[in-house]
Amino acid sequence: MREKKKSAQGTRPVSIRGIAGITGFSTTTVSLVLNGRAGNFNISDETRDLILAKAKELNYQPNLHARNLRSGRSDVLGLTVPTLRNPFFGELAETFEAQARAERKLALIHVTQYERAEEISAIRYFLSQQADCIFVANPMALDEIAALCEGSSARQIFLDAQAAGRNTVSTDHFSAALELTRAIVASMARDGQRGRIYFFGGMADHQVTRIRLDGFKAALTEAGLGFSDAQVIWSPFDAERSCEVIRDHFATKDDTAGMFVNSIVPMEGLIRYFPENFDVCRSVHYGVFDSSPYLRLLTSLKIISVKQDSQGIMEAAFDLFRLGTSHSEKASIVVPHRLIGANACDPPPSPADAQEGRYTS
Amino acid sequence: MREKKKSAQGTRPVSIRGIAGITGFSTTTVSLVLNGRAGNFNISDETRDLILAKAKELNYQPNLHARNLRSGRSDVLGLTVPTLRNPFFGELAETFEAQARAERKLALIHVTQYERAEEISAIRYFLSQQADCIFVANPMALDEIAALCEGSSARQIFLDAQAAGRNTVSTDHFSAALELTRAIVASMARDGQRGRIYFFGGMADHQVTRIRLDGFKAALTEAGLGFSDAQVIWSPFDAERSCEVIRDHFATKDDTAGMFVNSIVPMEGLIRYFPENFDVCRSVHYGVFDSSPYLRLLTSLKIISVKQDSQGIMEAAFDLFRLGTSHSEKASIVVPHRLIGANACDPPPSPADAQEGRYTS
DNA sequence: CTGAAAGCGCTTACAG
DNA sequence: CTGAAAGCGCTTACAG
Repeated sequence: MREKKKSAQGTRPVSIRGIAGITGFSTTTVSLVLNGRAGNFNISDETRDLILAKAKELNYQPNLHARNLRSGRSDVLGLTVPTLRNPFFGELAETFEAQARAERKLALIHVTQYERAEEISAIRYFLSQQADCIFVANPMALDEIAALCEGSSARQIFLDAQAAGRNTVSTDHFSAALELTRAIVASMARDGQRGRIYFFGGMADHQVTRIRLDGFKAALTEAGLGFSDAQVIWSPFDAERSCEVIRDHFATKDDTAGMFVNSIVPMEGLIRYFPENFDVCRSVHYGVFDSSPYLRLLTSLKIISVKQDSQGIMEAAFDLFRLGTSHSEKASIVVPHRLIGANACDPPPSPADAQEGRYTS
Repeated sequence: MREKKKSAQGTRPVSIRGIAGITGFSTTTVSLVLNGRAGNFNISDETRDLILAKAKELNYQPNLHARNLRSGRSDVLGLTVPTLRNPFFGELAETFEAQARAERKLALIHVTQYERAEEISAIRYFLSQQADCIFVANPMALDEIAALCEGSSARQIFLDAQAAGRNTVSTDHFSAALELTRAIVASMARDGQRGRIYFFGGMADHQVTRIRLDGFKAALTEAGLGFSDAQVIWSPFDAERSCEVIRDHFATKDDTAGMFVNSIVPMEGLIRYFPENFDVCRSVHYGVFDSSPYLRLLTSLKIISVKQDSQGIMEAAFDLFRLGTSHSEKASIVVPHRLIGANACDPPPSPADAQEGRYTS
């Protein structure tokens, strides 16, 4: 057995060849052993243990670049999220990470700040990494992404998005928005409240915002309330900006009786605004499309919220991924949401809920 | 110019060799052009444009595994965070991502759930990826990590941690805890309140918890209040568990006048508990080591909180990283925190604050 | 101005 | 039971 000098600080870490040199075996044998495939090749236990011991001693870490280059696979899964400062996406990212780890895959997470350009460049990154599968949460540039992935072997799964002919896993945004708006209307009716219901937050080119807006309109129409474009208060997903936008709104309109708040971000804008105009704000009936534990602390306000099951969505996406390679038709998975009444403790889901009918295809 | 068949769906994506074959140039020329180094090598504009056009047409993406294998570098930066369901770490991760992108590096984020084993395996991953630098936020296994990185060229920067002889970027946990405790004491004094101050949340083997506990003790001693171990209510960082722990606490102790809440997570446990015992809970003076916008909504409670500057911490860490390769002595950067009084709007930092004296070394 | 060739660390038929 | 060798896609001296 030839002994090589131990690599000094800053040198390249020990490789399979290095271990082969030190132990006197071939790189083949070392590779087989290190991949736990010694048994399949009748390599003696003695050889195996010797190699394993040396690898451990030298703190061997396989070079994934080499491995992936050789194998053409990468074990990389990519996720884009618009932001991480938000419980929905935070949970989504955490679940992604946990699921990827369970699959022994490497999780890459990119934050896009709701920017199309960032989203595209994240996808390019993932493709460069030969990602097995790309998960896109709340996509801005859905069709462009699909086009980019053409010709590569990377699969795509869109989360929190609905689009025909694509793999999607999502809350049913239309139904949820419909139910939420109905609940606002009902809440106003109980109070005998009259006035307009506004839709607050989001951009016109934001995929799910459009769907939610459709649900909103449908509920208004159903209730005989009518709808005009003036009821939509656009605002980028940024608490600061949302606060300014809503300040403008209340400065110029005095007919606000209900408000469909399109995500927790504009809600945070509202929360910043509340102290400036509390009496008016507290008279409004809110429906928030998104939820957060702290909403229940707002005991002086009438709030209904939609709780999307971010964990369920990501888990369903991984089911789709695992199923994946075999059949190629596209699936649209809908994950149930929950409506949470303000100031009420939201009941924990029953075990039955969690087991059966978690989602439908 | 020989024409090759276009690769069919599912084939490996086009490579430099592919483009070389199609255009008739050598792989050298193609590589040089694609890396924007054509100018340095007097490659004709005509050649360059032709290659560029073809690459674009074929949607060429460089295979990063091959590039990194060859160059021995990886342009990968790794970050471990204990969780992402928390504004502090969410912001930290977002800033990490943005900074990494600005450096044209690939950001890898691993969530460790406050588990030592997860932390270690994340570090191994990063080493396998030949990461340029490993950022560890709120480390559990600080020394083990340092040992693992021995002999590799990966640098390490610990965030939200304090340890001699290591690169650290952190709030001054001792001082912040001291100030927070003083503020609790002062708040109690203003109310003429008597009784014990408890320290709630965290595990004994959690690095910064120990430091904060030292600050807590120092403030109590300074105020002549004394300290015993019975004043520490340990609890893992989990809202559910924290809620149970605090329920136990209030069931057995009736001398709680103040409470040092060690992170927003136990605070969430408390929030869940409040409705069960509101009268007692509202009499307590809280100091939360961590902050969240919604704390100001708890208008019926006395809360002071410490706002750590997660963005500033990450930016300082990147300053350290950029400085990095040249000099090898370790730096301990302290990033200022702010104390936020409950129910008061925290003032936006003045532009001056943001410019000068952002952190000290 | 451009090309032939070596080699990064790994895996995997293939050959004994 | 084990080894020699090819090749993944890229970059980079080196040679014209």
